[in-house]
Amino acid sequence: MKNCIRALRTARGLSQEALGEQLNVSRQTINAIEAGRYDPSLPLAFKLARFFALHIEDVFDDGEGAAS
Amino acid sequence: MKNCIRALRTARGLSQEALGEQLNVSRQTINAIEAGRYDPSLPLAFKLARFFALHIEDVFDDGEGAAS
DNA sequence: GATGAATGTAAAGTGTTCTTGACATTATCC
DNA sequence: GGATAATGTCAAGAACACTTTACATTCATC
Repeated sequence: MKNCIRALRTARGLSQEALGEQLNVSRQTINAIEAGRYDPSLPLAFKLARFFALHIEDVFDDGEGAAS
Repeated sequence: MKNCIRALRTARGLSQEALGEQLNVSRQTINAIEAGRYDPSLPLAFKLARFFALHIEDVFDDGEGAAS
């Protein structure tokens, strides 16, 4: 599952650690999700999308078309 | 995390088993998600929302406000 | 009352998500 | 060169998502 979290985060001048603190997850979790090592849980996907004021489908893309 | 999968499914006259087959998951998985026993993975949440032609935020509600 | 379809739930097993702690690299600043 | 900040990654373990198998209940129909 692709995502654009790194772009959204850096556009706001946040470090991985700072974003993790905002969402109550570790910086390693942010790093792993940005690197695509695994997908976040649904609750964390909600937190991420809400933090960036976007729909989940606008932040993540499972590559099955009709994303939004 | 709340969801309205049962309402969406029954409105289409589908059994839990039939929905599971459509999405390639077991009927127990559909049952557990409808019952709120656990949240689906993000990929399964995408499949469910896409099947019902809705945004993930319209199918699931993590109760933190500003759902859509 | 027997049959079949739909549902609820439990147990055991597998793979995934997330944690903490640790170590390495790179870049900047003094 | 030494200190600090940001990032990449690994390992071990806890917690969660999902599977198969199995058994029970409910309801409709015969």
